[in-house]
Amino acid sequence: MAAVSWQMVKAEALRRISDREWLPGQLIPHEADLAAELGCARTTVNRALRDLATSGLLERRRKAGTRVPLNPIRKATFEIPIIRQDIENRGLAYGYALLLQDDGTPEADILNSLRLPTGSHLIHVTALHSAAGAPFCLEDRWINPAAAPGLETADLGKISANEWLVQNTAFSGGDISFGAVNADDATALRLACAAGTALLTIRRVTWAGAVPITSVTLTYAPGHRMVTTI
Amino acid sequence: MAAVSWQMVKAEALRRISDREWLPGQLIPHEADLAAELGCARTTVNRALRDLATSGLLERRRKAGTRVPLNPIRKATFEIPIIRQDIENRGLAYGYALLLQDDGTPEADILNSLRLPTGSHLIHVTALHSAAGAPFCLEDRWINPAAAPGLETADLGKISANEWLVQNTAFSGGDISFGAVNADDATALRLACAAGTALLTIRRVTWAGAVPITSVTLTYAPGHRMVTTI
DNA sequence: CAGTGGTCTAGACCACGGT
DNA sequence: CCGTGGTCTAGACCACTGT
Repeated sequence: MAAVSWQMVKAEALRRISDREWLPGQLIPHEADLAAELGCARTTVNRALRDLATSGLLERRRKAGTRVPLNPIRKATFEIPIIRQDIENRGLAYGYALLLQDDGTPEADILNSLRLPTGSHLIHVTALHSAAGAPFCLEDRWINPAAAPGLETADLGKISANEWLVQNTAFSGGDISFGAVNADDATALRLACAAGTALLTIRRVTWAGAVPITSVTLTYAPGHRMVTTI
Repeated sequence: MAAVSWQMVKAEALRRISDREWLPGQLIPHEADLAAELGCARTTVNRALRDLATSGLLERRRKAGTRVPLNPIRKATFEIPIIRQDIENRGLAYGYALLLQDDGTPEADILNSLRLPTGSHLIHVTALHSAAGAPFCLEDRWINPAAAPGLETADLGKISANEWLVQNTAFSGGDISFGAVNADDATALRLACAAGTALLTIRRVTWAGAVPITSVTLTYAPGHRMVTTI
C-alpha cells in the first residue's frame, strides 16, 4: 500500500519514544506537523497517537498538546479467558463439577460489591474447574434471584449457571477485581493445597442497568498469575 | 450538535444489547445499515462498534460480521496508579523509605521474566511505601546493570530508582502480571501483618527493545484489591 | 482569545475470510 | 468469489483549556 497506515505512524512514534528522540515529559510535534512530515492525513496521525494514549504511552490534552509521560506503564488490559478454553488451549482435559447449589446470605464483602442490603437472600452455586484431573479453579457464585426469574427450576448440573444467565438475563456492564486470600480449610481441600496458601482471586460482578445480576469469585490454584503485555 | 456522535451510536448499541434487542450469539446489522438507520456516516458507526469490540462487548470479523458475544466480560483494563498519587488521592500522607540497595542474583522466577540466564548478577533495591505512617506496599526491584550504566553511582536515597530509570534509559514495552504470595517473615515484618498472610503482588517488567531493564514486584498490604469497571 | 486535539463526513479502496 | 469490516483522505467544525 502506498498510503501510510496508522500502524506505521504508531510504530514510528514508538521508535522515537524508545530511541529517546522524544524524551519523557517532553511535548511532541502537533498532529498537523507529523501528518505533513510523514505524508499522511491528520486523521491517520490522530488514530495512531490516540491508540498510544489509550495504552498509556502518550498523554494528550487539548490545547496542551501531546507529551511522553514520565511513567508509562500505568494501564494494562487483561484478557480474562473462559476457563474451559484456557485449559483446553493448554492441551489439557477440562473437567467441571457442580459442588453445591442452594440459598443463603453471602459475606458483607460480596453484598457490598452487589450493592445489596445486609441480609439479602441470594442463590449460591459452587463449582470446581479442573485441568487434566487436577483442580484448577474454584468458582463461587451468588445470583440475585430478582434478576434471574426461573433459575430455581433450572438444572445447573446440565446447563452451567453462566450459560443460563447469558441466555436469560440482560447485561449492561460489570466490575472486575483482583485480590489475594488465604485458603480456608474447605478451599484447601477442593484445590488440593495446604490451608493458608495464598491464592489469587478474580471477582466479576455483572449488572443489568442498576440491577445486580451476579457476583462470581474465581479462586485459582496456587501459583497462578494473570499476565499481560504492553 | 446536529451530527450523531460515535458515543451516541455506542450508547444506542449498548442499549440494544442490554435490552436484549440484540441477543448474545446473534449477528447485528451491518455498519452501512446502522449508519443509514441512525443517520450518520459509516465511519462513525465503525468507531462506535470498534470501541465496543475492544471492551469485549461485541465481536467483529470481516465477512462474518459483528455479533454479541456469549461471554462478554473477558477484557479488563486496569489503571495501575503511581503509588504516591494513589495514597495522596486518598488524602493520606505519603512516606517512602529505601530499605536496601545492593547486588545479587534474584530468584529463578524473576530471572525468567527478564529472560536472563541463571546466575545473572543484578542491582537490587528494596523500598517501603507507606500511607499515613502505615505500611502500604513493599517494592522489590531488580535492575539489569547492562541497561543502566551509571546507576551504581546514583544516590537512590535522593532520587528514586524509578525516576532515575525514566531519565536515563530507553523504554519500548513491558509485561505486567498479578499474583498472590504468602508473606514471608521479612515481608510480614515490613507490612506489619502475620507471616503467611495472603498478599496481592503486581510485577512489572520493562524492556528497551529486547534488553530487559528492570523488574519491579509490588507487594501490597493485606486486603488490597485492584478494581476496574467495564 | 486562540491553539490543540476530538470528531464527523462522504467517498474510495483494500484485505480478510466465509462459501 | 464477493461481502464485511478496516482504513485512508481532505476538509470542516467543534470543544476544551492554557494564557
